[in-house]
Formats: sequence, C-alpha cells, structure tokens
Amino acid sequence: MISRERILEAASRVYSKHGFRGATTRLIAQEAGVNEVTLFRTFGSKSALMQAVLVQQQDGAPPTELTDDPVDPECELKVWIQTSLDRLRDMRHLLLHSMGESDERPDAAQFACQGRRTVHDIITRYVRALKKKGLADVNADEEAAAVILVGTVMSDAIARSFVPDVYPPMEQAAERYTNCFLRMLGVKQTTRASVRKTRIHAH
Amino acid sequence: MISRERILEAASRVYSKHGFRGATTRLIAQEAGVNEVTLFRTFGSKSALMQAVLVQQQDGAPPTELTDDPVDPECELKVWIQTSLDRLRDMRHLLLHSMGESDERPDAAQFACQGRRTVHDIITRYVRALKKKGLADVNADEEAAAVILVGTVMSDAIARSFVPDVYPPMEQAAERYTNCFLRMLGVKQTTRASVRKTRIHAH
DNA sequence: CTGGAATGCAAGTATCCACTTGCTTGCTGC
DNA sequence: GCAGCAAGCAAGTGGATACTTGCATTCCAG
Repeated sequence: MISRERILEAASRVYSKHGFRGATTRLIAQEAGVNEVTLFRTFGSKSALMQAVLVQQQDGAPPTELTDDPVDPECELKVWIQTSLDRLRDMRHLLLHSMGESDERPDAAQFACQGRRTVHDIITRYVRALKKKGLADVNADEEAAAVILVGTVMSDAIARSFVPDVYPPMEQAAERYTNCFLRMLGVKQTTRASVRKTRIHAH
Repeated sequence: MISRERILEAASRVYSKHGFRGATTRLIAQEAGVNEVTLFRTFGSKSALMQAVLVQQQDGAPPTELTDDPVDPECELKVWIQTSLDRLRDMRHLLLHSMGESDERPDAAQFACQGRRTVHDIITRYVRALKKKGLADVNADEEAAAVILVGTVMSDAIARSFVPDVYPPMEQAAERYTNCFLRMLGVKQTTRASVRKTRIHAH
C-alpha cells in the first residue's frame, strides 16, 4: 500500500505545476514511479485522486493559532506572520490552481476557502483581545484589519515569486508587516527604532 | 473584420472561465458565433489568440493614477481604492488563470506582473508626497505600506467571491481600507467618526 | 508451498483536441 | 456585373487523454 502515498505525493506536485487538466494520469504515474493502471486501481478515477490530494493537503497543514492572552504583540504577530508566510508560500501553486478552477470543480473551491475563514477569525479574535487588554485602540477596525493582514500575507506568499523586487526582503517582511499592522491598530511599540535601523541598513 | 473582435471578446470570456487548456477553440468559436476555421484563419493558432487576448486586456485597462500633489488623502485614496477594486474584480479570473499558468506560458506571467509593479510605484510615490507635505509620519514605511495596500486590494478583488462574509460589505470596503491605511501612515483624519457610524449602522 | 492480493505490462477504445484542406457562399469596390 | 476577399461548411488527420481488459509477475501469510 506504499503506492497510494507515492501517487498522492506525485499528484500534488504535478497538479501544483500544471493544474487539473494539465496533470495527466500518465505524468502523475511516471512521477510516482508507478504504473498508470495502479493509479486507476487505487483511486478509481482522476477526479477522485485529485480530491484525495486536496483533502490530504487540508489536513496536513492547518492554520497557525494565536494566543488568547497577548502579552508581546510585536513578537507574537511577527512569529505568526512568518509562519503563515512559509505555510502559504508552500501551497501557493495549489491555491492558485484550485481558485482558478473553482467554477468547474466545487471541491477545489472549498479547499481554497476553508482555511481563509479560520485565519480571519484567528486575527479578529486576537485584535479583540488586544483591545480588551488596553493594548490596542478601542476604535480600531478589527474586521478590516484582519482582512488587510491576511490579504498582505496571501499577496506576499503568492505574488512575491512573480515580482520579487516589489516586496521587502524575505527576512524583513514579517517584521515590517507587523510594525505597520500594529501602528494601524494604535498599538504602542517599544522597539520601533531597531526596525528602521534594519531597514535603512539593508539599502 | 468584425469577427476578429468578436473572437477576442469570446476568447477572453472562455479563457477566464476555463483557463488555457480548458478554453478549446471549438468553445471560443461557438461563443463568438463564428466558425472555428475563421478563428485559425484570423489568429493562426490558439496560443497566438490567447496572447492577443492578454495584450488587449493590458492595454484596455491601465492602472489608475494618483495625484502628485495630495490635498485630501482620505478622499483621494478612497476613490483610488474603489476604482482599483472594480478594475481588478473584473479581471480576477483572468489574473488567477494567468498566474497559475505562468510556469508553462511566460507571456501569461508577464501579464500577471506588469501592472503590479506600476501600482506599487503609484502608491509609494503618493505616500512620499504625503510625507513631503507633512501629512504623513516621516517614519512610515512606505514600501511596506504599498505592499500592504496593494495586497489588500488584490485579495479583496480575488477572494471576496469565495468567502464574501469575511470581507466588509462592498460599499464600505474602500472607505474602511482607506482609514486603516491612513492610520498606518500616521495621517490625521478629519471625519473618523462618520466611518464608525457607518460601520456600526450596518450591523 | 500455495492461494490470494498487489502490481506491472501491452494493447486497445472512445473521445477530444488543435489544426488543415477543399469547396462553396455572400458581400463589396470598381 | 464581376473580381476578390472574408467567411462558412464538411470532412479529415494525427496526437493526446481517461480509462479498460487480460494476463504475467511478485510477494507475503497461513
């Protein structure tokens, strides 16, 4: 039964590269080092295989959580952003294709959406906790802020490879996004100076 | 020569829906109300047709500019964001597919990138102008800010249709993004109260 | 050592696709 | 009214694709 996993992994790679239509069963079998017939015997059909790929991807990489009791927003957010950037960067091709094909394959659409909602809730909850503890401005728009943060992370993860020169260097991205975000929320930062130093130093 | 435009338009629609591989010449011709042979006589090949589609789309909808001499950031940005949201929303399927297929079709990748750089420059230039006029905090990180704003707009335009409940209502989006963005830049706003009223009123 | 399950291999089927050919039709400018 | 050109139509070609079938091989458990 080792074939099953080999095929799944290969299918994920090939689908990421070529999309549903471009991911031919021949290619997947070849990439998996397995006979094409085995693929059909194991999964029944190409669609079923692809569905299995998405399910596996969903379960394998769940969104990162954020603490319910924030104490160091700068640090907590920076770590969260960095982790989310890495996670999304790994699945960007899968995401792009499943979003593009969502009209034709509803399961792909569901895959694209599901995580998005969860992440949004994680951020809004965190910002509300910040407000409650008096760390953020009570007038801050946490819903819009969450949309902005998630949008920023998604855009970086997906579009950086197309236009790398537009984005901050990868080592700085999380920190600079964090600073902008905290500023947006009216969170007082302790070490703003160090950031500017980092930034200027890099040029 | 009216066929040419009919085909181009149909190809754009079909490509948006089904991607390159899914956009069969048969489907396009049918959608254009034209014989399939006419398509090949006019454009030579499917690839050439698709290239023409992208070129047309690029030239037809250039990014919106922002004034060099800002006087009312709140208003200017809100209009810009709204316009950009509308523009990107119209081409979101095209964008998704060409980004997904960028590995296999370099011209598609170029289409996906080109506008992105321009928009980034427009925003950074505008923020620098704000700083120069003393309207924004001189310590603001205009590069990161531009990335954040563009990411937000792209994410809204593309992902809203998948998870509409996550995003602010369309009538409020531009205004709320504007407020968050200005706050991030340390721009003093005059009518913050009205926004909160709008927001609360909607719930 | 034997029966059954997993896998490989060769070949085939029906469908779809991009693209071509040869011929006809209809419109337009001269 | 006629030459020429754009477009339609019918048919076909070669290749790729998803999926099937029949049979041989390996390998492990009882």
